[in-house]
Amino acid sequence: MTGSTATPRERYRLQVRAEVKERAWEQIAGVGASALSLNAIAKQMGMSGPALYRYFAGRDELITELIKDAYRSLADTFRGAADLDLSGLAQVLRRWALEDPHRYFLIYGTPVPGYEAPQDVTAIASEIMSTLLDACIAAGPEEPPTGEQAALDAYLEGHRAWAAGHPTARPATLRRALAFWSRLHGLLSLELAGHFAGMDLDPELLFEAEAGTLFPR
Amino acid sequence: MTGSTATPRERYRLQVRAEVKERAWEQIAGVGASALSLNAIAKQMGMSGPALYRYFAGRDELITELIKDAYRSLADTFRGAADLDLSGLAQVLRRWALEDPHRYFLIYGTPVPGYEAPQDVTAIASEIMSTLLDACIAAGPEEPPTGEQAALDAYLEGHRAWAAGHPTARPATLRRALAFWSRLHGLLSLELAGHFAGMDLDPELLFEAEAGTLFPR
DNA sequence: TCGCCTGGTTAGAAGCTATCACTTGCGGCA
DNA sequence: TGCCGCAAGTGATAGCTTCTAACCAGGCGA
Repeated sequence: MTGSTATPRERYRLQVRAEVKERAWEQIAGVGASALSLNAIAKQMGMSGPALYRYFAGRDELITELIKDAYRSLADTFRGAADLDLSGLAQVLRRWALEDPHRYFLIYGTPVPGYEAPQDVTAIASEIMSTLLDACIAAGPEEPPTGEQAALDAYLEGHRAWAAGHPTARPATLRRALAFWSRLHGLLSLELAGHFAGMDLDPELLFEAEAGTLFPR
Repeated sequence: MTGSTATPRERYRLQVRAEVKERAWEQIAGVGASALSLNAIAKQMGMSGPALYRYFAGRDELITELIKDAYRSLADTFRGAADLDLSGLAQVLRRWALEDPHRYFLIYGTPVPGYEAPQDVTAIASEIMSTLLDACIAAGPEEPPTGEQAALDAYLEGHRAWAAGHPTARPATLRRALAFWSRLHGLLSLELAGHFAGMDLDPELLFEAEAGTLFPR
């Protein structure tokens, strides 16, 4: 099954890297990404501090890797739900977010100071957007644009590089994808950060209602 | 003008606390809140490390204070724009966010691990929501709810404790306020985190178009 | 079999938060 | 006015962090 064209050394190396990331995810789930400690991971794996620097250049590279994995996970989850409609995709998105809030915030939360998204990540991000666009195209006719929406549609006609994989999509479809993305992100972000907690509001109902505005029923 | 019922000692104390927070904001603007350093602030103020512990119990208390100030700033900004309509309020919100993105993320970004919002903060948050509700009431008639929105309205009829200051507001008005909040937060959060950066999209146009869906023109 | 290279170790530098013990000097009171 | 107490600032220290440097052992290929 495994290609195993690699030397035993390389296979071991990959395995250790994977275990480090696994422990990192556990720790992130517990204390959050900002308090992630290489030392603690090393100790947990039964080796001492600086050994990890054989596998990761430093904390930043590890976090960058985790961010990439998080994007990869979301992209795969979306791909796996590509046969669902927009409503289903929305539910899949929310479930994925609730499954591990810290993972969500790693992508969509406060940007980390020095971090700059590498090429890999932007590629995966556009893959996610591509899946979303597929669903938006399949979702049927959009309602006629009103006011500023028409202006935005005209603008999107000329700024659609981010949807390069869907050259025939109507501007209203692009607009719907952007609305899906930004509106649901707004709700999820508020929910996961606990801003609905003290308000006695059911986030799921808000989410359902908001998702309902995005596609014809 | 100043009450100055306080002793000189207390006035000095307050002044130092204020300067510490000022330096903290400068540092946050530079390196972000997670990398904020008490030591660096102390050195910048010409005194040495542990002196700051006379004024703040620790890093957490300082950050809590900064979060409260950020909320206070947003609430005041909103109060000062209470005579504007929803469209104006949206623009004020965006300007406030762009003015200091780190301040925005301190409120709406990734929650800090151990932090639990004190009573003060929830009070200020509901003051912000109150101003928003005023504007929503003044914004005129809502469009008829569709599908899940009607269900949400029915739910909101029974869960309106968060809008206790506006007992006569229609559920559709509450729903509009929630949409204003969550949708604009979604866009702002994505913009400030740089997710539109590589997409060649003008965040302002997206924001205008999204705001335009929130109130009759 | 020999040698290199990988992966582990300990030691240490620089930085952080936070506590403790100590001194100094301002402020309020007699 | 003079004196005393308490607040404020100091250095030392513990314990944590990331990360570098130097060193050692063992497996893998020539």
